Amino acid sequence: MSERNRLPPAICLMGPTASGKTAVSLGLTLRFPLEIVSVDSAQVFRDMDIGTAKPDRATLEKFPHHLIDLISPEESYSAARFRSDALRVMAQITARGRIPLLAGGTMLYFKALRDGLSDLPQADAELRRAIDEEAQRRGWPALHAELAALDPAAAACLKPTDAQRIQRALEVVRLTGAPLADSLARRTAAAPPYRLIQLALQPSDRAVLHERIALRFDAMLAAGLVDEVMALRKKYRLHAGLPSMRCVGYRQAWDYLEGHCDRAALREKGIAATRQLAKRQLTWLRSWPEVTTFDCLAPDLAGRVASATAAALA
RNA sequence: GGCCAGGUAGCUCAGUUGGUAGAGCAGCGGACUGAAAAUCCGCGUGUCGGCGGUUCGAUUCCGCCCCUGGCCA
Repeated sequence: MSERNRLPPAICLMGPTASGKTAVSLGLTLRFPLEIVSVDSAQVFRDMDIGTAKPDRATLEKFPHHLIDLISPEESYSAARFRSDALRVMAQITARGRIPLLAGGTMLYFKALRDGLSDLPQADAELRRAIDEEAQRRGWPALHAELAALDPAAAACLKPTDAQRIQRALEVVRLTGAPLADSLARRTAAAPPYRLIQLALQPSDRAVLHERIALRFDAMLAAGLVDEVMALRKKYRLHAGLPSMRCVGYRQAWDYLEGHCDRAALREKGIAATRQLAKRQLTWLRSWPEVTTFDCLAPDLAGRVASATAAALA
């Protein structure tokens, strides 16, 4: 038996939004000794339930989920924090003699868990505010030029329009006083101490997934997505630039509440944004090896995934 | 049945004083290391309703037909 196979198992269930991950996860927990760990950058926010398609109270009571409702919508989370949170929770689950089921659609988080991250300084809110102000005055291309002077190699990899990455690169270079590549070269222990069983749900026909997405967004609107955002604005100190309010659905509901668009546009833009999200998620999955893929449109999806899981755990 | 307004990309439409066409939205491809449901880059996908006529050349002008909407019978 190889080294790898002596490691405790952990299941990754990956898939785009509206592919049926939740239903499959719940089905699996009925047949195997699993605990669900959410891999979702939006479900970490408290009080954001409808638009993030969080399971309802009753379901969460019957099937406890780890790593949801972690932070306030005023705060921000990160891939690095996910990695450390996930590893901690997975260790606890394994210690209880159970198996972690990591389920979700945030592909960067799966990647961070599986491949590790480099040893980079964490986000510095103060410094980011200063950089944002500078960008406001001089424009991002000017900051890109400044980065080119400090760290030509890093700047060469970035478009002058990529605000977020220019900011991050400048942040790292200013904090460490060294080129970004130096920091990227220092990698934390990559492979987690688990035997990862990677399962992916992908649609054989994307048009059908798109149809599902439209139906689900309408259901969210009917369930009170706009009211949820109104309540969030009342309870927290929010603005349109926060990660929570840039989430799909919330961003569009915010614009609607600000009077920037009407109800029909809210629906149309919300559906379009969700489709674009699904597309980006699928792009990641397509490029990953060692993933067992299931057609999420096939009949008896839960049963098929369960059989594959049983075989992998045997 | 008569009159009027239309028929151009998946949708809404622009345009060509005659030289085979372009915007928005939708769609597709790609990049990606502490905001990733984020951020950014790239790509028009078309018998210009049909058949004739005029013309070197018609999506454009003319005739007939078909379809849609409105008004009148």
